[in-house]
Amino acid sequence: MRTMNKSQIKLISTLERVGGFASAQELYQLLRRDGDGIGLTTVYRALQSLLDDKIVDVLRREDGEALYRLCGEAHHHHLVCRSCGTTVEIEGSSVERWAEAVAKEHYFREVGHTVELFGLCSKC
Amino acid sequence: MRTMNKSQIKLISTLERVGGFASAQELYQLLRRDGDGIGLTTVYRALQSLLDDKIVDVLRREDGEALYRLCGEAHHHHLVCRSCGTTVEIEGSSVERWAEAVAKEHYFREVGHTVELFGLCSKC
DNA sequence: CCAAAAATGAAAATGGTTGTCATTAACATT
DNA sequence: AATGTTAATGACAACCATTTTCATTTTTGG
Ligand SMILES: [Zn+2]
Ligand SMILES: [Zn+2]
Ligand SMILES: [Zn+2]
Ligand SMILES: [Zn+2]
Repeated sequence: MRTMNKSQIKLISTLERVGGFASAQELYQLLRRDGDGIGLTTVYRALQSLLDDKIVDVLRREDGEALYRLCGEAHHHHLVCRSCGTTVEIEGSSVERWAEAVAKEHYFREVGHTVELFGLCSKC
Repeated sequence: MRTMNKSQIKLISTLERVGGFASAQELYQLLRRDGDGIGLTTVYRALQSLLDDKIVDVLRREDGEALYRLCGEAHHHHLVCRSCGTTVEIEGSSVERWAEAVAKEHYFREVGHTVELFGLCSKC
């Protein structure tokens, strides 16, 4: 059984508090604001370990910054406003089925996917 | 009618030569290797203009680096082997329709999408 | 030809991420 | 408690793609 250190636990509960995606820098700020003396390096290291253990998921913002979230929340995707950042969670069973069909068609196994939509919300 | 400068034209023909995705740095190297004295800054600027004019498309490598390609090649996505890197180009009209429907449902405009599949190919 | 505008490239700045390394915390053994 | 061993930590520097700055050059239109 993989063991888990203090920093990783802090990161997990911060991610729970956030309830969605957050960048390493944001998580760092949140912890510091709570008086935690954690270092940025440790935040990156803990996130990497959690990634390796498949406890968190990563995706890329349009500007390339990495965003992390807890796995285990129901699988879903996002529709993000390019201008104000507003994010709508979306589910798409048709996409899930499509992805699986494509994987099978090409004899790929263990296929995951990245599906994110970016646009301008009604206010922007 | 939008005008197009020398650098933009160079970038377009380099992208044609490449025939797929390439990063700004790679395009810069290619041009320099051909004896062109173009600056990296100009490459980035030209790519940005081409993006604005929707002449090129951008997507992100898993490490966050931006990759550019000419639009006009048929829009498609990728199924990539996590282990050996083998890439299969896939098209998915059902995904395209789904994305548009989601966008409309939430009153988003100018919605683009990122759809990439990652798995293990039959050989791996 | 000439002035105004656009384009250019060198260099510096930015910002997210990773590497280095000396210090510290945790833990097991005597 | 004292010791040694190993994992974890954080300050700091390094990295690298991208952006900004700014002085200079090229293009353009009259
Ligand atoms: Zn918005
Ligand atoms: Zn999905
Ligand atoms: Zn493979
Ligand atoms: Zn598509």
